[in-house]
Amino acid sequence: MNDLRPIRAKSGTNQEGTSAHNRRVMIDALRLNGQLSRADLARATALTKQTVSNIIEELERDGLVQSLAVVRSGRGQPSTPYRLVAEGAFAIGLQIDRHVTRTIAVDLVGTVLARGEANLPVGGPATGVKTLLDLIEKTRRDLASIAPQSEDRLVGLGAAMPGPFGIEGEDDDPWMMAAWQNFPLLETLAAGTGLDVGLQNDSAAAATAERLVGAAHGVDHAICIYLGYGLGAGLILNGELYRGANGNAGEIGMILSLPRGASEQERTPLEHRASIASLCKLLELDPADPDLYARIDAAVTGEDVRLPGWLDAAVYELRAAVQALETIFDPQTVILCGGLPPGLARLITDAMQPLLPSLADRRDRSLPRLQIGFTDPWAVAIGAAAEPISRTFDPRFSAILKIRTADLS
Amino acid sequence: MNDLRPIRAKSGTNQEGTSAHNRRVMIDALRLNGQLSRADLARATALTKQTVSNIIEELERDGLVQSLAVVRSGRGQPSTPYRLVAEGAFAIGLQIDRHVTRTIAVDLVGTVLARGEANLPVGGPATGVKTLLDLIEKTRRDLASIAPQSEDRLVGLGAAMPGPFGIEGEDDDPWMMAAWQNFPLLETLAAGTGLDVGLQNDSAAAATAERLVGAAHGVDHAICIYLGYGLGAGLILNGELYRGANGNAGEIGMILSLPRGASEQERTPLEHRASIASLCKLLELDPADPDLYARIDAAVTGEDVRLPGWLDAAVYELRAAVQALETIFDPQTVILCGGLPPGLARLITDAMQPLLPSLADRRDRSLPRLQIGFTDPWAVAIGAAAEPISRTFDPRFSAILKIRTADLS
DNA sequence: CAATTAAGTCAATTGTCTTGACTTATTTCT
DNA sequence: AGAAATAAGTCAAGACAATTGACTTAATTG
Repeated sequence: MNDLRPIRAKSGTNQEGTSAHNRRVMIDALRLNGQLSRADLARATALTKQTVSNIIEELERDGLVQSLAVVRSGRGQPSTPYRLVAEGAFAIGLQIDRHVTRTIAVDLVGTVLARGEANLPVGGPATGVKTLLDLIEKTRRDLASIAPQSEDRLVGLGAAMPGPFGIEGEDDDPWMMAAWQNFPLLETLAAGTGLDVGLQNDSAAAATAERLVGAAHGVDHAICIYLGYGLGAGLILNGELYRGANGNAGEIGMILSLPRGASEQERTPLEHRASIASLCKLLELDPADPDLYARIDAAVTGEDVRLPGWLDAAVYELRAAVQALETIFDPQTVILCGGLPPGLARLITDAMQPLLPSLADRRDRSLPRLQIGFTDPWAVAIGAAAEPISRTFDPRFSAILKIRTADLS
Repeated sequence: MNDLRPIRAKSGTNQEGTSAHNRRVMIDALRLNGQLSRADLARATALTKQTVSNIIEELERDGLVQSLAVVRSGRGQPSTPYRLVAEGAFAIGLQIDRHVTRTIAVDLVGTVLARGEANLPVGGPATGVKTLLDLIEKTRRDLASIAPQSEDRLVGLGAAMPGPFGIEGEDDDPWMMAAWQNFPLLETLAAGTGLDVGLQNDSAAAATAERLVGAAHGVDHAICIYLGYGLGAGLILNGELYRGANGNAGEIGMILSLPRGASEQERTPLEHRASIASLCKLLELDPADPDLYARIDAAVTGEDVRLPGWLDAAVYELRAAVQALETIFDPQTVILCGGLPPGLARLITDAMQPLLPSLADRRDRSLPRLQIGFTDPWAVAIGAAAEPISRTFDPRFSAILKIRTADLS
């Protein structure tokens, strides 16, 4: 019956799902709290002491967790705290940018152990794939020389590149990103490396980095505005990155809006005014310039006369964007991050004050409405590397189910 | 240890969580597909035939599911399809509006079985609570007279009212909603009715209704724009309603924007231009008028000369809102619903065409970018009633956990 | 030094899904 | 018409993971 239209249903679960979830919950709790005893874990997770003991024992056997010195802290038997073992797992991240590709190797706690960088030849995937695979291979070897056990404990490869994906774009993209966006990157990388591969857009990757080791660490509802070559937002909702129906959620740079002061003009994408791309255009900088960030920084510190005009327009958009995102998502905090010099980030957030009024103006706030996150060209690559760690170890609904709803693309 | 700061951790789960999830998955599958055999369910949920048989047997014993006539459809033993039993569960919904309160009783499949309405006395909760409890009581009796088994099978009470909640608002609200918003409504209703109570804002309730029995039925990623007295959005993400950190997600009417044609004015809330409130103001209608909707409808059909001005301003905002929401969420569809006459809804969506370009313009769409949902003053009350059904029977992450992260408020 | 408190273990139990063989009922092929 | 194939569904035993309650260990308190 019902052989015409497919049956729509969610996946069921079983004891394996239960067990997998509980393992993830333990790891998450240790990541968030640094160190906890078995009794602490039992209380925090609502599992029994015995269950926690069994899982911790297993995690210790697997080399993901280790015990620390016994702690005497009051009556009763002293407790043995446990913490994550950094060398328990490793992941590689790959950032594909317009002119350059970067790799990062991280461990279970998010420490960066190796980096790699290479220029991306013009010509898109046809010529670029080899560059990527070579760079990944090199980083893998670098990692193995630092941490010999890493090859056995590599949980995956995370890729990050500018979105949006799956849009039959106009080919007016001057930097061949459209070719990459419609290229079967996941399959190619999986075949070329033998690793499980995930794919995120830049802003999602930045948010993943903030969540693992940055300002969104332990925050369940956060919006990361990523100001890079383009403009995007990484949406952390209920403790998970939200991807949307097609993996394109958060592409806020493509929101159409009117420039400041205009009234009856055509709407244009937000990122025409608020992005490094627009700044480059104004400052007549070549986005392919390897010293781009230094040059932007020079313009900031040297108080380039063209900067205030850009800043005014960008801040105008960003103030509205923060207010709108707060109103739409009711997050605990908004984080501004991106591949821009810290000085510029500070300049922007200062100029954004006072923030527009919103329902985020609550007396019971524990986090600031707007924070600065990673301001580093490597942030996306770090987020790319954090993705496999998150995918493998963070508690999520889909990790419980027998049929996993597609992981990050 | 760690007795200073509380330990942050997610809840673990156990076999009960597994079982509860699988039961929910069965019910969800039957709701979405109408009727399915045990073998169908096993395939769709990835559970074994045996497991499905056990659960179905239990659900049948509980009166939630019933078998239908055997179906011969090819080789092999004929299958016995099952479907939900409408009388398997009931819920009451309560809408608190500015001048009126409404109740709805629904069954497991969302059929409306009883309605109630009462004027809400001025004076806020102090005088209003009795009105609510009396109306709920009356609806409960009406329901019991139609479905005698309903009292034993009442799964909860859903309340809906305009948000936002928990904001120390200026008391300039002319209709006492602020008093309700800061009143301990949940506790009062729970104590007064003995039922499990949930609370949503208007737009969340409308989205819940669309999801159970409306245009968002079976859609995992949908944005419901609710055009009522105010303007809000119900966010259906990953098949669940998203609430934000404080239950105020989706209050898009409070986004600050510039009126059409303005350029250097102060930003004002969107809903000053796109809401029934703004239409009432323009048409000089009393929002408390019980015939409000008829009068608005008259203005639409009678082509009131003041209407085009409002329409132009509202459509200007809504076109931008749809484009922005699509860009932010990457949903499968956007649904316009609200307590407005269908004719007006049609007028608005027609005037919104063509929609602004966005990344929702994909060739592989299966749903229209913009649809009309419920246009009915009762939509919010229906959504309120749908909430306990959804809370009790829909598969969700939190239903698996030992410690439930707070249900709808 | 006894009482209290708390961490953690042990062994048996329970609940839930899985496994593999089996039964039943229908269509298709020879 | 009869055999083979196919599919739905059941039966009974098994596996897995969390729970239970009693117990051990080791500290502080009085």
